[in-house]
Amino acid sequence: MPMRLHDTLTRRLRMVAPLEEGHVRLYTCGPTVYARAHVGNFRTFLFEDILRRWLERRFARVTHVMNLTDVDDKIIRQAAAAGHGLHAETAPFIDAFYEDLRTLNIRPAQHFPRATEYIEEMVALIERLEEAGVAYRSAGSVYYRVAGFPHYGRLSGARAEGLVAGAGGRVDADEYDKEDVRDFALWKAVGADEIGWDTRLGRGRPGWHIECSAMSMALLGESFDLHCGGVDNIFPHHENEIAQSEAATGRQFVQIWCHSAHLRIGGEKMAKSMDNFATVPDLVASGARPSALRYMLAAAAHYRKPVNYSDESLHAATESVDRLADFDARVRGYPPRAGENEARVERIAEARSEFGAAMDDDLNLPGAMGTVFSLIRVLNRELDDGELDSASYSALVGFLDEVDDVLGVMELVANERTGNSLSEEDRALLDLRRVARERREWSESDHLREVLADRGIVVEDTGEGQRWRRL
RNA sequence: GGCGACGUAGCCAAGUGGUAAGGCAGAGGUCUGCAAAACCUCCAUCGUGGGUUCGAUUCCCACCGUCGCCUCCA
Repeated sequence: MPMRLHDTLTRRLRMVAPLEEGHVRLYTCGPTVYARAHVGNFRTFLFEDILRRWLERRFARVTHVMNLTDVDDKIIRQAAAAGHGLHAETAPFIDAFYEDLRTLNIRPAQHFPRATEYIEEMVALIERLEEAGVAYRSAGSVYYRVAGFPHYGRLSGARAEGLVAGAGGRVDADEYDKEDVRDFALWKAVGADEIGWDTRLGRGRPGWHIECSAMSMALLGESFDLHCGGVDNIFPHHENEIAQSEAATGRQFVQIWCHSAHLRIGGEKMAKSMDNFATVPDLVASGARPSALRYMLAAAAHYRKPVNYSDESLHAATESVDRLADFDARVRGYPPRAGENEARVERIAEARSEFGAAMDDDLNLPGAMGTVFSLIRVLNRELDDGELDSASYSALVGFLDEVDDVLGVMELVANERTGNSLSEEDRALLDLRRVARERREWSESDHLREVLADRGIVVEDTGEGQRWRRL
C-alpha cells in the first residue's frame, strides 16, 4: 500500500517514493535556540516524529536531519548583552531541547547540525549563487536576487506584487541596500567588534535561510525526499530555501514539502511573541503527564489542522491514553488459552489493516486511533466474558506493538505509573491494605485507599488482587 | 489589501455523493462489599443561503465567522 503525504508545493497528496530505493531522506527545521522551545514548537516536532516513525515502518532506511539554528539576531543580541559568546548563550537551550525530546519520547534525528558548524558550506553555497548570477553584494553584505529565479513564490503562492504591496508595515533595517524589497540576505556584513566570521565573503554572519540549504544538502544531498516544518516556515523560509538551493544546483531541491498547523491557545497561535506559551517542563510541573501531552499534540487532531490547547483537551488525551494503556496491560496480563478464534483473529487483522491505511493516507493518526479504540471496545467485551485464545493474543500483541511504535506513549505511561518506584511508606500502606482485604475489613481497606490516593497512588481491586499506579 | 486554511454533537475530532468513526464530559443500567476498570443503552439532520445531482455533510458559488502567512516566528 503506497504511503501518501500532502505536498505544500503542489497542494495535493503525493506518493512517498524515495529517490534512493528504500531510503527516505528527511529534513526537518529544528528550533532556534534563543530560548526554551514551547509546546507549540513541539507540536511540529511531534508531527515529524510520527512521520519519521511511520516512515521507518514503511521503508528500510530513514535518514533524519534536524538542524539547530544557533545563530541569529536574537541570539547575538542576547549573547552580547550577557557578555559571553554564542556557544555559552545557546548551550543551555540546546540541552533543554534534548531534554524535552526525551520527555516526550521523540526519537532523536541521526544528525543535529548546528548552523555555526557549517559556515564554510554556507560560504561555498553563496559563492555558487554568485557564479549563477542570482546573488549580489551591497555594502559588504550579499543578497539573493529574487527576480533571477523564475519559480520564486511557487511554494507559498506569494506573487511578486503581493509581496511588494503587502509588506505589512514592517521595514527591514537593511532594505535600502537591496535592489528589490523581495531580496533577502545571504550574508550580513558585521563590524569588527560584532559577533561574526571572517570568510572569503568578508566579515559577517549568515542570513537565516542559507543554513538550511547548506546543511540539508551537505548531509542529505542536493536533492532529497522530504522537508518539513511548521506552516509559518512556508514563507519566507522554505520559499527562500528552494530559491537558493535550486538556483545553485539546477536540480529539484525537495520531493515533498510537509507543514503542520499551529498549536493554539485561547483560539490564537501559541507563540513567544504573543506571550501565551508554555514549555514542556511548565506543563509537566503543573501535572500534565508526558504521555497525555504527546497524545494531545500528535494524535488528537490531524497534523494539518490547528489544535487548541486547553485543560479539557489535555484531560481528554489523558483519558484516551489510560484507556489504551489499561487495555494493553489487560491483554498482556491475560493468560491466553491454546486455540484459535478465527473470527477474532480476522477482526484484529482488519483493524490493523485499517490502521495502516489511515496512516498511509497523509498520516491520519486520529483516524487510525479511531479504529484502535473501536477494536478495544469489542475485545474488552469479549475479555469480560471469556478467555483469549493464543492466536488472537499473538495477533493483538503484535498490533498493539505496532500502534505504539508510532504513537510512542506506552513507555511514558510505564514511567508515569510505576516509574519512581514505591517508597517504603507506600509499600507498607499497600501491604496493610492487602491484609485488611484478606480479613474483609472493608472500612480499613477503603480508608487506606484514600490515604494512598492522597499520596498520588491509585489502587484498583481486580480478581488477581489489588493493582496500583500513579496519578 | 494579497495569499491560504478552517467551521461536524456540551468539548475534542475522523470521514463519506446514498441519511455520520473514535475520545472526553453527561444520564440510566450490568458487574463489584464499596470503588475503579470493563460492558450495555441514550445523546448530531455536519456554519448560512443558493446551485449541480435521483440523492450532498461530502462537488460548485456566494455570504457569515474563526485563524494563519505577507521577511522574528514550529
